[in-house]
Amino acid sequence: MASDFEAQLRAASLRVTRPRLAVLAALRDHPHVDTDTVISLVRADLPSVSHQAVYDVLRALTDAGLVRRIEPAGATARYESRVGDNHHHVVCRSCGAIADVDCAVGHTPCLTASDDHGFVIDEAEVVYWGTCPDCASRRIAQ
Amino acid sequence: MASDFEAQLRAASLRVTRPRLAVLAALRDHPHVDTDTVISLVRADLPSVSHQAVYDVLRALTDAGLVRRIEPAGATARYESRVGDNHHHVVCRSCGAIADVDCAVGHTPCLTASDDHGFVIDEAEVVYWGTCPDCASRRIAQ
DNA sequence: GTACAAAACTTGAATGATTCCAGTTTATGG
DNA sequence: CCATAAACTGGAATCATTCAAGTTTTGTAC
Repeated sequence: MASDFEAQLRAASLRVTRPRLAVLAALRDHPHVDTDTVISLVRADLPSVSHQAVYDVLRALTDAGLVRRIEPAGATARYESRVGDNHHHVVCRSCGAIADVDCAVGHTPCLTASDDHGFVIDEAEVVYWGTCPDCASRRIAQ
Repeated sequence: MASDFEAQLRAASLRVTRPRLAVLAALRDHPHVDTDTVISLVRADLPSVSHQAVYDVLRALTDAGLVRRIEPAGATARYESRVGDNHHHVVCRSCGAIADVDCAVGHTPCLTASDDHGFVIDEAEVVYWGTCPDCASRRIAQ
């Protein structure tokens, strides 16, 4: 487990530090968390980690491709450790909950735009907006 | 022109004010602009408009469905007056330029997620990420 | 094993888009 | 034309994120 994270970091030629291992563990256990939650989770193990360290770690891991940053409109940045499989997200408009959605049409299908305006496209990001089961039933019950 | 905007506002039961007409005109002439640019454009006509007025107007127009707010990850909010046709956007990673992309597969096609996790989905937003022609050629020329 | 240089981390201040608030002006229905 | 609710002004506050300077730690080379 922990050594797995160590291997991941070394493979990306990143130094192995306790804050980085703690962030990776936090993201494994809690998908789609925002920076503030990551800070809290990390501090459960390492109480004296600075917020700046977490910001630095998240940036380093994102740049290295070990985690993915997602940023639904109107929300703060969130992170997940599921990477490299071009999956998408459903976001609840009322509570902000996020769930993963596999690409329906196959592998990187959406990469085909009807008219790319000369842009060289390297990624298609899909966000499905709606209401999560919890919020939907809460609305009916009221 | 101007009276067209007036009709739009009245149809949405919004009061017709100069700041609102100016914002609508700015968005007609400049698609995909951020709030700060809207403020500058509006002040070209009405020098004494407060930034808060523009924020309020953009919110009112967005809520009324007269303009659409887009917020690519890592960028500030942008607005466009092309609404109601479920189109998408290509965003340049290096300069932030945005272009419109019609939905390739027909009308609201993307609304079908492979597994919706019980969410009631009402919109699928697609962002194509890449490099715009200008930035691409600049990179080659260097 | 020790030492060194680069990379990470700590602390604390700064930034910038956006929102909040109290008071004033303006648009619209009667 | 009047009254009232909606809009707007000016200015302060918020909050995620970044910047900056100094200290600690990691990995490596001797």
